This record gives sequence, C-alpha cells and structure tokens, in this order.
Amino acid sequence: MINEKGKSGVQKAARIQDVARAAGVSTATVSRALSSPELLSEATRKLVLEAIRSTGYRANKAARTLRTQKAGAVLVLVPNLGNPFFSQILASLSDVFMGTDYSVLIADTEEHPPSDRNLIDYFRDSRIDGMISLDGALTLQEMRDFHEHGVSDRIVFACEWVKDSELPSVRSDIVLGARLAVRHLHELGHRKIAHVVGPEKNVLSQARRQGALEEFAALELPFEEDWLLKGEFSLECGRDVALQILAMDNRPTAVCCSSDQVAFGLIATLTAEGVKVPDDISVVGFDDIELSEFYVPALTTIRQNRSALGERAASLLMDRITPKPIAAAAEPLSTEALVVVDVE
Amino acid sequence: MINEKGKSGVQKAARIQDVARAAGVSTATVSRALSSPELLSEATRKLVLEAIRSTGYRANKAARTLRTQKAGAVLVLVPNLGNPFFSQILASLSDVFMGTDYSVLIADTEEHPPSDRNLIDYFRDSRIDGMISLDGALTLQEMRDFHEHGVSDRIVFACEWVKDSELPSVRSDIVLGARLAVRHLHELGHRKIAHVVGPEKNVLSQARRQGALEEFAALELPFEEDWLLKGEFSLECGRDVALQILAMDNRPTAVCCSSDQVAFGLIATLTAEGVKVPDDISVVGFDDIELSEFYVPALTTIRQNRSALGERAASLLMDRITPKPIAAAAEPLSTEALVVVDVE
DNA sequence: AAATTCACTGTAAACGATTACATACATCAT
DNA sequence: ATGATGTATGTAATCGTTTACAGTGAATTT
Repeated sequence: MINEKGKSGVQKAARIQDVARAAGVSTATVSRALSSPELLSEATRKLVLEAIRSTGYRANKAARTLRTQKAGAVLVLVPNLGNPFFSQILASLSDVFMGTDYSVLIADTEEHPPSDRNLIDYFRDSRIDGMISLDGALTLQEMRDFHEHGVSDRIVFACEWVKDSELPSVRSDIVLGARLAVRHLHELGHRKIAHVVGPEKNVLSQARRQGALEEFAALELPFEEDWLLKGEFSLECGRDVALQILAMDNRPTAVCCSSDQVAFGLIATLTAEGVKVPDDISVVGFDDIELSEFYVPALTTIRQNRSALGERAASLLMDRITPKPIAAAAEPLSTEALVVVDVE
Repeated sequence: MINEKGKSGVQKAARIQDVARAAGVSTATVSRALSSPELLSEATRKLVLEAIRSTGYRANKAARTLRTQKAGAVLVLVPNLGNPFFSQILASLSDVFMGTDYSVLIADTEEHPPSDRNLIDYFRDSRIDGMISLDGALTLQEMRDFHEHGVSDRIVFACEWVKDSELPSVRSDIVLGARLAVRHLHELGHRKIAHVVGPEKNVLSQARRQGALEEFAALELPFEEDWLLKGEFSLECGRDVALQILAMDNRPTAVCCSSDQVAFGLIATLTAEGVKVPDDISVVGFDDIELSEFYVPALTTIRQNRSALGERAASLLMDRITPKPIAAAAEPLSTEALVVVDVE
C-alpha cells in the first residue's frame, strides 16, 4: 500500500525507513551502508544496496545537513559574471566540485556588493560550508566578523584578495605581469607608455600600478601623471580611456590595459576615430581571455592561468573544509598563496 | 551562561529556542513572528523581533527545508558559462532571485551533459524547488521522468527548449531573427549567402535554418548546399568555417552566423587570411553580446533581449513554485512562451 | 448568565537523516 | 567454563524548525 504508484501518478520519494523495511534491517544499517560500508558484513551491505536500488532511495539532503551540520555546498563570489575571465574560472571551479558532495552556489557581486548579502549568515544558517571569493572588495570589518564567527578558515580568495588579511589566496603574480607588459612595449621601442588601472581600492589595480612603476623605474622611462588612467575593467572603460587619450596634447604611443575587455573597448574606439592599432598606438591587455586571440588585430595580452587558478582555489578550500582523519587534525592549515603567471 | 562569548572566541549560533527564552515566549511564537507576523499582537511581535535582533538569530535553513519540504533554491542549467551570452542571462536571473528566499545553483553543462547529473535527484532530495534550463539538450525520456516524479511543473526553459515537450519556455523569435539576418544581407545587395548553424540536434539550429530557408524562398535566393555550414557556437567554430569558406570555389559573399562568437572567429580568421570584412565578405552575428559593439569592425548582429529573457524566465518559475493563496490554487498554470526579438 | 466567537499563544508532533550507546553473538585466551 | 575481545546490528536521541491542535481569556451574542 505504502508508496504504491496509484492513479495520482506521483510516487513519493522513498525514505530511509522504507529502504530499511524493504531490506529487513534498521535505518542505522541503511545509513551505514552509504556512509561507512566497511562496518557492515558483505551480505548485509549487498542486501541494503539492492533495496536502495529497488526503492530508488536518495538521502534527503536537508535532513542530512541538519543532523551533520554540514551544508554540502560552497559559495563563490564573482565580481562580474558577464566577464568571460571570471566565468571561465568558475567553470574550472565547478569542475572540481562536481563529483564531490558539494554543490556550488554562485553570487554575482556586480549589482550587489558582498556587504549586501549577509555573508556570515550563509554560514550560520548552514547554507554553505565554505566560500571562495573572486572579489577582493571585502572590508576588514567583515574579515573580523568572519574570524569572530569561526568561519575564517573556510574561506579562500582567488584572483583578487584582501589587503592586510591573512586568509589564503590563489593568485597570479600580478606585479610581474604588469612589469612584463611594460617591458614588452619597451622592447617594441615605445617610450611613452600609458597605464590603465582599475578602481583605486582594488588590489589588482594597486599591484599592477606597482609593477608598472617598478618597470618604468628599471627602464628609466619618463613618468607622466596624465598617462595614469583610472577606470575599471569593462568595455566602456576602454572607450572612455580612448576618448581621454585622443584629447591629449602629448599622446602616449602605447597603452597597458587593466583587462582584455578594456583593451577591446580602447582599440575599437581608437579605430573608429581613425587612430590605427598597432600602427599609431600599441595596446596590451591583461588576462588572455579566449577572445583576445580572435580579435582583429589579435590582442597581445598577459596570460593568467585560469584553469589553474580555479582548480587550486577549489582544492585549497576542499582541503580546509573536509574533515581530516584524526591523525592529521592537529596539523595547522597551510596558508600557501599560489603564484602562477605565463606571458604571451 | 549559555552562548556566552568565552575565550574560545567562537559564538554558537542562536537557535529559535534561545530567542524564545530571551523573549519569554514559546518557539511557536518566534516562528510566527517571522513567517506570519499578522497572527501576533503588536506587543509580542515587537518583543520577539527585539529578541531576534539582540540574539542575532537566523533561522537554520536546513531545518526549515526539512520541515517545510521547500528547498529555497533553484537550479540553472547553463550550456556554457564561458559564453557571455549565457552568463549575462544568468546575471539577470540571479537578480530576480536575489531578494527572494531562493538561492541560485548553477550548473555548467559544457563538460557534463545534463544526463550526467541526476537532475531528478536534485528535486527528490530537496536540494531545489525548481529549475531553469538554458540547455535544450534534454531527452524526451528525461522529460517523461520529470513528469512521472511530479516535478515537470517546476521546470521552465529559457533561450533553448525541448522539441515536442510541453514545458514552458521563454525564448526569442528565432525564426524571425534568422529571417531578418538574411533579409538584411539581401538588402545590402548580397545574393550568395552562407548560413552557419549549430549542432544539428540543437533546437536553435533547426529554428534558424528554418527561418533562413523561409527567407531564401521569399526572396527567391539561390540555394546552395555548400553554403550550409555546420558547427556549434564557439570561436573555434568560426575559425573552422572561415577555412572552409576560403577553400570554396564558389565563395559566398555573406555569412549568417549562429552566434556572435562564431562571427568573431570567422572575421578574425578571414582577416588574417587577407579577406576583408565587410568589403569582401559581409558577416552578421546572432545574440548581440556586449562585445559585438566593440569589435573591429563593429558586428552587425541579431539582438536577443537578454535581460528580458532572464527576467521572464525567473518570474515564470517563481510563479509556478511559490505556493498560491487558496483561491488561485485551482487556476491552471499558464504555459506562456514569451517571444522577444529586436533587430539591429 | 450562558454560549459562542475571536484573537492570541503554547504544547508537542512531525520532517528524515546520523550516530552514541546498547546489545547480541561468535571467537579466543585463560 | 569464564571472561575478554571483536564484529555486526539495533534502539532511540538528536539536529532546529514549522504547524496542527489545544487552550485561555476577553468580547460578543443570545
């Protein structure tokens, strides 16, 4: 009678109780068949597994979460889903979690900054076990809150990071990247090089600015205040920058951009205004998103190893949130900060 | 004593029990203060709310899910997160769900096709209440399973859809879009028009092919088997198509692409091989992703209203999964299929 | 004045798993 | 034969909510 597929058509999901009955064992045994099969005798295990198969049983996630206090999910904070750079990192992140017991929640922080959602609440009401933030725009106050609520060892940063915070982050060597960009232009013979950086408070902006200045100094290039252009990482920013450059008396002959998107916006606008790239002005991007190879002209850019970034961040987090065998429990967590960079 | 912040530093989350104690009421009252405040007297409500504030209480999601049988989450199936077209739809989807009680789970089906995950299990173990699929590559068998498990009215499609399925979908008028693309090229004087479509089994491919053929017929354009090019929606596909075209004896003078990405790949490769776009060959894209405006030359493309698609799909799903007031309960669900299309 | 209704609030039983603890039986050393 | 040890299973408490049902006065009706 119970759970018979009647005319109503809809079969109710089998619960652990149903499986236990079908197999003639207790619920504890069923549970063990799934989570610690080594505790059961060969015979019972097979029996239960068969009952699970025949009932189509699937453990209810909410019940399990409630009982074990593990959500089986991680949150990923993405600055802008529309940017292929991030969405591809996301893809490699999801790949790692696929096949584990973790679901991936994704939050775009473009419209709603991290502080809009109450991040700690995600942990506290057991929606997530951990978080990967590709967004470095978290305040130190928030970091302190994380610490106070004991969740700070369940958070890792990737791509961006929070200055003066001790949470681990997986990142490219941004300073080096910026230096390489400048050096490349210098090697092409350029001496008047502009630099487009993102928002002032963004860590990447700061690191890149630092790298560029270091290289300027090393190459004894002239420093012109005008050629430091502030914007963000978007196509529109590229356009705005182009217009600013066009309006200059003393135009740079080359531009380092804060992202490939900016480079595209810049090149498109310059071209539309009759300035030829790379004949009149050279441009280098940053990120090496897939499209840069298919732009006209193909964009020279600083490559960030997206899949490595995503994969390492995911593994790092996994390591921290999956319960260790007792022996390892005492070991302190590593706080390695991965550094990857390739240059085109 | 309880929950006092000791030296351990970590404060345990307050439970409903703690709030009840703090306010001097029962847990039922606390629960009501949150979910049906109109049942409480002004005084009690205030009292409880204040206790909630002071304890920093947050309802445990797992417990709530378990009890109410509502997961408070929806799953979005995305064919390819790396494609800005999809990620931007995603952004507008998330926007709708942000501010509701639903979290958004995202699954990229690029690497793992929908059948890899057991989609029904997501529903059955109460991880999700509903699903939006931007991927039409679900089998009829899967659709039947959905129906059998009573979840088919918690699923909507967007952008793509499943042929011969009755589940609602929110989509652009793809046929019209394809016709417009052809017509546009015809108006520019082209008579030899190639058409790049995606995978054969993809509904979009079929719809676009149909639209193109209709318009070919209407305009009495010659039909050349060679000019039907099969691929998918990627940059690489664009490159491959370019090479095929370059190898043709009887080259088309214009190409309709299956996506903007394909158009980019095509244009870049043609240009690299010395064929000028649009002078020698004209190209139109499909989707109007943000970048098309900033490509060189700016890409002519068929615009799909991304934010409308996302927003409508989200609302449609919300409507179906949020419990209605009793009066409306009997009303049948609408199966509206939204149609939007603008042309550039 | 008794009965009925109404507006609040409390009691306690779910929801469906996991797991500490108890139990039962077999094995083995003494 | 006895106790100790180990292996395999069952019993029942527990996770933190929501909500059906019951109860309590006060207001209203008869």
